[in-house]
This record gives sequence, C-alpha cells and structure tokens, in this order.
Amino acid sequence: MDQEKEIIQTKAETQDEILLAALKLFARKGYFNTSLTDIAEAAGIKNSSAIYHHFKNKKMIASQLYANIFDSFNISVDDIRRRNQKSSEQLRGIVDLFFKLTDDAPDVMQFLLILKLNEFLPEEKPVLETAAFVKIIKIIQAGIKSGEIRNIDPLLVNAYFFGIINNTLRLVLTGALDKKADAYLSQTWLAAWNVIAKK
Amino acid sequence: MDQEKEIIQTKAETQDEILLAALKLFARKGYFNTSLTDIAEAAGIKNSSAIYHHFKNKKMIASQLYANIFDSFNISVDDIRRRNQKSSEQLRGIVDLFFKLTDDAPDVMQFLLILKLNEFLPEEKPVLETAAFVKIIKIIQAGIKSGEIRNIDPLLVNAYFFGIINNTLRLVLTGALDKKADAYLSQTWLAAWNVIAKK
DNA sequence: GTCTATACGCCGATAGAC
DNA sequence: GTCTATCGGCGTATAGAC
Repeated sequence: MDQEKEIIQTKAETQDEILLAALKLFARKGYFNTSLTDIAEAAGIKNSSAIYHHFKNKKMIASQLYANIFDSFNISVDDIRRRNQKSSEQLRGIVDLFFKLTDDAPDVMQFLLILKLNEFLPEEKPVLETAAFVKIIKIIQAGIKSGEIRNIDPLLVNAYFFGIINNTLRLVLTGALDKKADAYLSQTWLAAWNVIAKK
Repeated sequence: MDQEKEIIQTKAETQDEILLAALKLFARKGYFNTSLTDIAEAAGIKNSSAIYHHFKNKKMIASQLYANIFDSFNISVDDIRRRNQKSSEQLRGIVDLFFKLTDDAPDVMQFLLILKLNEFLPEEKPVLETAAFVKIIKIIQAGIKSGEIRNIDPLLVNAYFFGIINNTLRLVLTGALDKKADAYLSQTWLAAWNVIAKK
C-alpha cells in the first residue's frame, strides 16, 4: 500500500513537472513556439511520447494550466472578499496579490495577463467571463452602490483601474520597468484608486 | 510604357492585397493560426505559391506590416507634435488617433496593441523602442519639465496614461465594451489625463 | 510509466510550365 | 506573375517493446 501510494504520488509529481515546464515555456516563448519535445526536455523526460500518458494532447496541457490558474485565482478572490468589507479594501487585496504574483510567479502572471489565450484555447471562457473576474465586477458594483466608487459603467471602472495596474505589471514582466513590481505598488495603487474613487 | 506602368501598378496592388489580407487574418486568428494558403485565398489568389513572388517568406509579410504600421504611426506622431505645443494637446492628439483607428481600422489597432509581436517577429524592435513611442516619452518628459505633468518616472506616467487608454480600447476591440470607441473618448481621455496631470 | 520506432499531416517553400 | 506539382521538415500523435 505504501508502494501504491508512492507510485500514485510519483505520477502526480510527473504531471506537475510537465505542467510547470509547459507554463514556463508558454510564458517565455508562447504556445506555438514550444513543442512537446521542448516540454518533455524541460520536464526531465527523454521523449515527448511519455507526455501522452498524462495528457490527451498538447492543448489539454494548456487547458489544465488555464483551469489551475484561474481556479486558484478565484479562490484567492473569495478569500479576499471574506476578509475585507469595503470595496476599496477588496480591490487593494487583489492588487496586492497581482503584484506579489508578478514578483514571485511571473510565469503565472504572464499566463493571466499577457498570453492571448483565445489564440490557442479558443473554446475556453474569455478571461472577463471567468468566475473571479465576474466577482471583481461585483466588487465594483458594490463600491458604486456604497458611494466609494464613481458612478460610471462598472466595465469602464474595471478598464481604467486594471488598465493602470495591468499595464504597469506588463512593463515589469517585460523588463521595461527595471525594479521589482513591489517597488511600484504603493504609488500605482494610489494612481489606480484615485481614478475610480468618488472624490 | 503605359503597359509597363500598368504592370508595375498591378504588382504593387497585389502586394497590398496580400498585406491587407494578412493583416486581417493575423489580427483575427493570430499569426500562427493563419497559413499562407489562408492569406492567398483571402487575397484572391488561387495558390500560395504566387505569394513568394512578392515576399521572401511568411515572416517578411508580417515584418512589412510591422514597418508600414509603425512608420505611419510615427509620421502621425510627428504631425501631431508639429501642430500642437503643449504636452497635453499632443497627448490628446495621439489619443484621438488611437480611438479613431480603433473604429476605422481595428485590425491595425489589434496589430499595434494586442498582438504579441515578439512571438513571431523576435528580431524586430520592441514596441516601446519604436521611434514613435520614444517620441511619446519625450512628450511626457517635456510635460514634466513644463509643469503640466506630475513629476514621476516618465515610464510610469506612460504606463498609467496608456494603461487606461489601451485597456479601454482593448475591451472595445474584443467586444467586451459594446459601443464604438468614440463613445468612450471624452471620459476616457479625462480619466487618463487626470492621472498624470499636475493638480 | 517511459522508452524506441514510426506513422501521418500540415505547411512553408521550391521548380518549372505557361 | 500566376499556375500545377512536389519536396522536405517539423511536430503531433500512435504502436508496441520493456
């Protein structure tokens, strides 16, 4: 039984290694520029054939990454909403998370922010229809109702606020801004919040 | 001689048709999802082979598009700078152009804003090092010097300002915002300008 | 569960007739 | 300058031994 458990764990670990390798390569070179051979190599497997014991095909690797990343983001958003009442605090929590991810897991952030997912995962939900992002719109609507946020189209509020946040992080990820994201956090938060806050 | 002229013109026209077809397809499906067969068909050519009489290979089509679009953008920026003195007016001119292009030439705007150019044109200059965008940084620096714009890192000013502008246009281009870009111009300009304007 | 070997298809690219 | 025909290669995917 110990042995069985070990085998199962080993399998799960190999899957994770494949996912991790794929995430890294997709983030750096793009989906179409990375072959299964590349992924196998980066995952420490001699041959790409072994990958097919873990995933049906190349697209399913990307699809699994998509699910993992957006699920985990969704859980984080739930957590942030539970622990904060005001819309401003909740948005601040999400911004903190984004900046932290940019420094600690840039590949994840590339996947979330920069990759054109619909180019290689056309059947998946657009990012904005994802559970987590629907909740962000709800946070904005609540903020408008409570008077914290200016009374304009929530989609525009979202566009302005995350325009500033995401574009800043984009420049960090591409190296155009040379410091860690954390160095820009406080003033970028202020800039973004002031755009949408009721004066 | 008339005949010769006609042939030359025809050749140039065919080239333009190929470029136009490629732009459309790259913008909608992405570079890697469009084959030369697709481009030939969309350009009204029976076979992809004929394309090689106009372009060395697939990448050179994209490269030519890149050059055309950024050159033309650069010329527009020059024009805008010549016709306006204040940084705010110059930035407003660029924003007007962006919104106009989004409505009138969405494929061009997709190419400028959304496509990950380095994924299929790795040897071309990153967008931010492009002549036009270097000039935008100069406009920002001048605005800081003259006291129109807040005195923070010009790259951050750029990130905030165009974060709002580009993210809004991105949502228009993807259909998440359902009106024409022009409907959002005045309030989006105000939001973006207020972020960077000295109070 | 990973290996070797191999099939298969698509697409970029070339040759050459017209 | 566009056509038909065809090559070559890469990358996905499968078959089957171990």
